Amino acid sequence: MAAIALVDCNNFYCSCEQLFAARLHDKPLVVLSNNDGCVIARNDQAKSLSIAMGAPLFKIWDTLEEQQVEWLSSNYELYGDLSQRVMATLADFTPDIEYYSIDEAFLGLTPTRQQTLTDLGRAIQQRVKRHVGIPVSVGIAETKTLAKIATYHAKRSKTKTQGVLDLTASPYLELALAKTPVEEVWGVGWRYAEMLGRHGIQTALDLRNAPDDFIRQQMSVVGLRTVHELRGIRCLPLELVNATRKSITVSRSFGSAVTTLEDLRAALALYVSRAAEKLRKEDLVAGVLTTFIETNRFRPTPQYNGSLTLDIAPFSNLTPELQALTLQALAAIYRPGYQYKRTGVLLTNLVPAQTVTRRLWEDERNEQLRQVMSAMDAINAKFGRDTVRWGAFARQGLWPTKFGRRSPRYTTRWTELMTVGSLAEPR
DNA sequence: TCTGGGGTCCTAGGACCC
DNA sequence: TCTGGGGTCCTAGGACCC
Repeated sequence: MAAIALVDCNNFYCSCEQLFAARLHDKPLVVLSNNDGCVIARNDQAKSLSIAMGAPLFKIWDTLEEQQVEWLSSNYELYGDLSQRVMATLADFTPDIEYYSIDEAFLGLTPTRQQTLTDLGRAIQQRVKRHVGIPVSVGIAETKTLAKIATYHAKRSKTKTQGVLDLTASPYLELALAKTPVEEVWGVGWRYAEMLGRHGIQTALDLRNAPDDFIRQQMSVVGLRTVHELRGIRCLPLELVNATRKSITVSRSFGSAVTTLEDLRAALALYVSRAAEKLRKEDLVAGVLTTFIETNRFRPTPQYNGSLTLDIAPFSNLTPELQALTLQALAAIYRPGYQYKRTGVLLTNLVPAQTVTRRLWEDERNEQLRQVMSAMDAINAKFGRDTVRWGAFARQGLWPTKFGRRSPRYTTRWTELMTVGSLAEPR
């Protein structure tokens, strides 16, 4: 049976930024969420300054100043493009690959007479570094959950492991488990960690040795799978094919609070268009649409969360139809007098477009709409997002997402290519 | 002033059916 | 009258992930 390797890009967003900006090398760096709200990525230097993941920017200003920490807004276009390059490089090693997240993939690896698993891990690491420029860590084990733990230690003991750790048939497996706090185990979040702690379960080793019925009762079958995986019993197979997804969400927080129905309409019209684009891109239609509006839960102002779920009949991926529906929902849930912070749409009951029964009436109009949609998608693909849009809504609302310091999209926009002559960074 | 966005899975409980 | 057992489907909420 092949071993499972987890390849994990080190501090991915920060590494992407540092790849293109010489001035960021050897400096503490953080990347921020939308609206520059909070920290979503840190490099090693920033981590050693105890800047927490998720820390809101306004609370860490002093540290950033004093320690001369560089900070950047997020640049998802850049990260997405580099991620694809990393994944393409990994796919050269084996067809048994699961694209788990933007910066992680699971691989099925089989050692050969010439190459041990550790050798393979190093080869992967070196090729990704050479071809793409991103540093990765590789953890190898019998199960996904153990591979996660191997990667955790590969990253933390860099001098010993050089970023590659094979725990299959390893005398160090128990030690590794004993040195893994239980909250670091994949599938154990802070709530379970707290509960387990109360029962004296502090490490991955403790969890591995916990009785099945206790785990089943406290953590459901999901937790039991985790425990079995820690014992080396494979419960979570590699998911090689990209399963069709089950939902699509598009939501944003506003840069500043919004109160009027008009602004919410404009925002939702845009978000639902984005969601419909995603549907069409994946050749899906949706059967259910949820629309929601929220106030800011961190503020002492009056709170209101409104949401309404409506059936889409017949199933659709056409922007005009979904837009009409979400605006109808909004009208029903909108309450004046609140400071809204966030709004969005959620599409569920997704099925392949072909499986839906053809519409018996309105067929001509629908065919026309479909053609308009694909023309819009083609134009937007060529000339940039929102070149053409559906509906008469303000192009920019009063609620632009803030990107105070977004780096250039070096690899996906011709106008933002790095200039070699001067090494100037476009601003 | 200032706290992201996008996902998955499981369970309990209610509605409804025979 | 007012009661059992068994089943399905749906939804809300909780837990987790990156």
